[in-house]
Amino acid sequence: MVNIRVITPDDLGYDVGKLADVLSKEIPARQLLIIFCNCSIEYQGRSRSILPEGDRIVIVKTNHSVIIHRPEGYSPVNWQPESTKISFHVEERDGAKKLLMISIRESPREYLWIWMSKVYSIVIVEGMEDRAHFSMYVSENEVKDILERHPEIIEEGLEILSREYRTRVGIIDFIARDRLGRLVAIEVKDEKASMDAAKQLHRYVKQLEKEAGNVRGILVAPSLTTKASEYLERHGLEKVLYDPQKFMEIYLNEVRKERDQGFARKERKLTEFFQ
Amino acid sequence: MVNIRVITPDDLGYDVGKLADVLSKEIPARQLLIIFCNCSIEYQGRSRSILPEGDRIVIVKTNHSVIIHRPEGYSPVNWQPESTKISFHVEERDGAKKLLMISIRESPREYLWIWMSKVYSIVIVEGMEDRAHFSMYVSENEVKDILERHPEIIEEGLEILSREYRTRVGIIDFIARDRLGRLVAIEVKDEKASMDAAKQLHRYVKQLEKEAGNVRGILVAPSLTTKASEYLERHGLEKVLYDPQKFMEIYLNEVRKERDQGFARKERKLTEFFQ
DNA sequence: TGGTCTATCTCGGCT
DNA sequence: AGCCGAGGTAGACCA
Ligand SMILES: [Mg+2]
Ligand SMILES: [Mg+2]
Repeated sequence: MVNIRVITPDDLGYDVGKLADVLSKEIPARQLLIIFCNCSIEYQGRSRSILPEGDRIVIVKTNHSVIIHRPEGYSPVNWQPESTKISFHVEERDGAKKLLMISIRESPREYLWIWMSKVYSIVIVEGMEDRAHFSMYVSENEVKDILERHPEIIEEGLEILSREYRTRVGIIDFIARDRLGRLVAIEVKDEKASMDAAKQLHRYVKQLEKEAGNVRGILVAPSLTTKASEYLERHGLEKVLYDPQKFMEIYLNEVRKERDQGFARKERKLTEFFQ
Repeated sequence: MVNIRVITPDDLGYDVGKLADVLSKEIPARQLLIIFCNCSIEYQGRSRSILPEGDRIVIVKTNHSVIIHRPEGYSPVNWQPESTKISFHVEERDGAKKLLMISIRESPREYLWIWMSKVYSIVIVEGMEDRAHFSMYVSENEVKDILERHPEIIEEGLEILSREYRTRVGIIDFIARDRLGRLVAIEVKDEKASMDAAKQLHRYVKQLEKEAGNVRGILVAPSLTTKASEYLERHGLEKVLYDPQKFMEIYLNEVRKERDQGFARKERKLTEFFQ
């Protein structure tokens, strides 16, 4: 569960050393860190930049990338895409004790120095969980909605018998029958299909063949890795490629429109191929 | 002064409607907003993306740009560079009341929908101030440090008499004497010089000429706008261009190194040209 | 690791 | 509002 801790400098008696200690402890824990502060910044690496004092927000993400935002603008004013080393120090500068955060990145070797003259607040976010799959243009479910309405995209004369059919070896995206009456297992992906997808399809085909003679297998995806493509060929499996951008248009202009208008999804019954 | 307010849902009795109200109020105030939440996101515009539920951080900056971060990775998963319209709503979705944030951008027309199923915390940052000037490669002060050591970069035989000389019309970056004994006013910029810079230099020259006969004026900058260049020409003023990247190298390899080694800056006395 | 190409690139400058 | 070029582009893909 997400737990958010807010630390203000008066919690620590405005002691810069204590602040550095608290922050240093969070670094190995790989928690997300947000520091609201007044700071000056210097960056040096592929280029160099200098930014005198101002109010900023420093974000340290769990992979130790660093993002510094000024109040205005969309882009961060300074950043570090993935720094291996982050450290906090107390340093005298311009006659005042400052909290110095250093972020060093290898390859290319780049340095980021943040001298904080005032720390307004620190937010530590623990336990964030985000395993969701990000889809561009269309999600796998949306692709399935399209294919259910337009099985001819996969192959002329194809009839969908079942969607998301549960078996002991996993959920088969579609079971269909081709125009020659043969059973077809279909695995759908919303991104480049890897070996995993090809093996998954193979598993489904073998499972169905236990009960229903010869079964075809089709992998539907925007593209395939070379290995996946070779695997399919080797095992007599097939592939159908689609253009995600075109699918997006079909989804927005047709499938979603109809669903929003209360169009009932045609329920298809699974003809019992296996008792 | 920076004031940070932290609101947790139990402050509002977990009332989604109240949350929407509180957030809606902050939008016209153009304050920086950070929402820690579990949400699903859809984006549609130049492209389209779909992201199911997960823990994320939604940042609304003062210019109403929107940045959404997952715990991992450097780049935001979804964003809106500068949205004109941000609104909060309560919407039923998947059988639950959700806080829906919509961000709409014109030109190109783009939409961002954030359905928040849980709001862990909201941080409102008021009164951030950041007027600092961001410099690439070298700051104006660093350029001055270099020129003070190497006046020959501007012109052979030039002798610096004064740095940051205060007058009634402003601070003159350098006053120098050329090899023919003429007085020179020098204005330094760390970025493309505009009309403002050209007029500034002209003002200084006219001011000095009140007391010391004919005075030259030189604008030192990486580049100039066409208008600035024409203005200089029209008023008999001069320009010297420099390569910021080369200046950066000089600064790092020489000027800063010497300063860090406790090299005392040579104090130059201003020969009294004007009583 | 290095080179090349893409991107909801963003951003600034100019027409 | 569109077009063009630069960027600490970052990130993905490929050799
Ligand atoms: Mg699938
Ligand atoms: Mg100046």
